[in-house]
Amino acid sequence: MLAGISVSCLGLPRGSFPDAQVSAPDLGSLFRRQPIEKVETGAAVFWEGDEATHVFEVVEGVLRVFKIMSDGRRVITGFIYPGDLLGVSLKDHYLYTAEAITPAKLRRFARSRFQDEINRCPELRPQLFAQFCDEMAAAQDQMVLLARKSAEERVSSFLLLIARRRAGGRPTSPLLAVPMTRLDMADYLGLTIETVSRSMSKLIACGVIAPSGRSAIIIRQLARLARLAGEGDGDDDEDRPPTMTSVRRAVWPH
Amino acid sequence: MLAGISVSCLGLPRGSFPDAQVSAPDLGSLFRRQPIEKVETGAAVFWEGDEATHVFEVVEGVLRVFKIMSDGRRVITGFIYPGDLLGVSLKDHYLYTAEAITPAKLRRFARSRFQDEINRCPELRPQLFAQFCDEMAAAQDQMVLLARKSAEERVSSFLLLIARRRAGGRPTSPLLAVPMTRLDMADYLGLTIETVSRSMSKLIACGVIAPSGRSAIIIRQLARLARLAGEGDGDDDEDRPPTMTSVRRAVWPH
DNA sequence: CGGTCGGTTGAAGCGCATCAATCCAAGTGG
DNA sequence: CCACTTGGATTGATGCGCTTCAACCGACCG
Repeated sequence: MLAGISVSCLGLPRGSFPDAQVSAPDLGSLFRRQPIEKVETGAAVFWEGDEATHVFEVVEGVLRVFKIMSDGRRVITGFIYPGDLLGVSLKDHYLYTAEAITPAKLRRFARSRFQDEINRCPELRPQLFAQFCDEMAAAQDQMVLLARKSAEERVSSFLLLIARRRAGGRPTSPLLAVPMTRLDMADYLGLTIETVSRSMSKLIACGVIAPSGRSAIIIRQLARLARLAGEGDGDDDEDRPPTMTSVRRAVWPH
Repeated sequence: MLAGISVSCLGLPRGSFPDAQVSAPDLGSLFRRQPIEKVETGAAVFWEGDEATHVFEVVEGVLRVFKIMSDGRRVITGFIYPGDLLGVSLKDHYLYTAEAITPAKLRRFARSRFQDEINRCPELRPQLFAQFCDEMAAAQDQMVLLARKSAEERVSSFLLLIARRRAGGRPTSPLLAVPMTRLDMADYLGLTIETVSRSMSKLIACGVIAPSGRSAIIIRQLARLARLAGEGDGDDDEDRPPTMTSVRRAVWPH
């Protein structure tokens, strides 16, 4: 049994609090002096079972993180966006494989040095804790999705998730990049590509979304999408900033 | 959107490392001076959305931790055993409801005090991190189960999980207490009670397990159960201590 | 231009959900 | 003590949602 943990936050960009003083040391700044490494589409950053030697920060691009059962069944446990950390763990082997689904740029940090920094700087720890908690909350939402949601609810939930994760999460343009293939979506949602495709077609047919080029969509009816996603008691109120009620507050009150 | 995180370890009893010096402060010892509170079967310790005021340590009994969708669908995200922590989070509201499924005993600790202790004692932090990582690893295994395993694989995986979690995880008696109802199992495994029941009947029929009283079973063929659970490349070798290859080592090498 | 890859769409089948009847053990009250 | 109730579990019959299998399409590329 192998080990390794990613700390991918839910999409709230670190280092950009409304009240951030520029020089406050944050997790991102740890990496700032590291050289940027490029990873091309489809290439792996590390494999499940590899010795966990480094922690990574994603600077650009999107990665998938997945586990594979012995008979080949694949489960994508998450997608990693710019600003997220990858490979943070106390275990000595990575728990999963990480592959780029777009050309990506990363910074690398030796695990031991990363841990030293965390131990040295008390103000970094709350941020790390916060990311763990966000990641755990996301994992639990995913369990709800996988255990009880229908195919259409899953696809709707997924579109909402990546829409809200879009850097900054602000309610800008309804144009949404969807860099992952149907197979990626299927393996993330516990479905087949055909079912994902059919669900997308249905969402398009009823006007909730519209295709825009090969790997982007336009969300035409956000509130309706949220209702289709199984987010109950959603009084229909178009374009309320997506759950800005719980923006990420104090972060472990120190 | 609500928040709250449990840190339930995978069943490795804290405070009992092979090389533990008795007085080393560990997470469990924090609670040792707190009075024990009893919770009767079915009673909740806290509800999803409650203000997260306390952290709990389970001393005795088993709890379920779950989320409910707006239309009533329930998903149990985990079961909490003695030695596990409950309610650890940086968020200010609990992410889920916690209910006793057997008579239980808990110790309570104010969240702010808990955080103070964590910040004060550097040797507690690695333990907390380790629990987060174990919890995250368990969540990922659960995602694999929910996304890709068949009903029979799910039930087999579940039995293996609680068998391995049994305090100490040592390969003692094959008698396994199953304190949860079929409904609990179903809501944990993303199935219905009927399907759980049928899968159990099938496991009994083919001799892998045997019923023992109303809420316990005997595991007759552990290796075969593991194979049925979808744990690939399992060469059949009865009663190897269950995955003792990765027992939980150094815990954040400091 | 054929070849490949990702996506869409249709038809058929299967695994699990649903509906329903029955059973069993453990109360509970007359 | 025994009828009656109640909650959990089992088992069967039926139906549906998703998978599976298969054909086809469009974009991209050597």
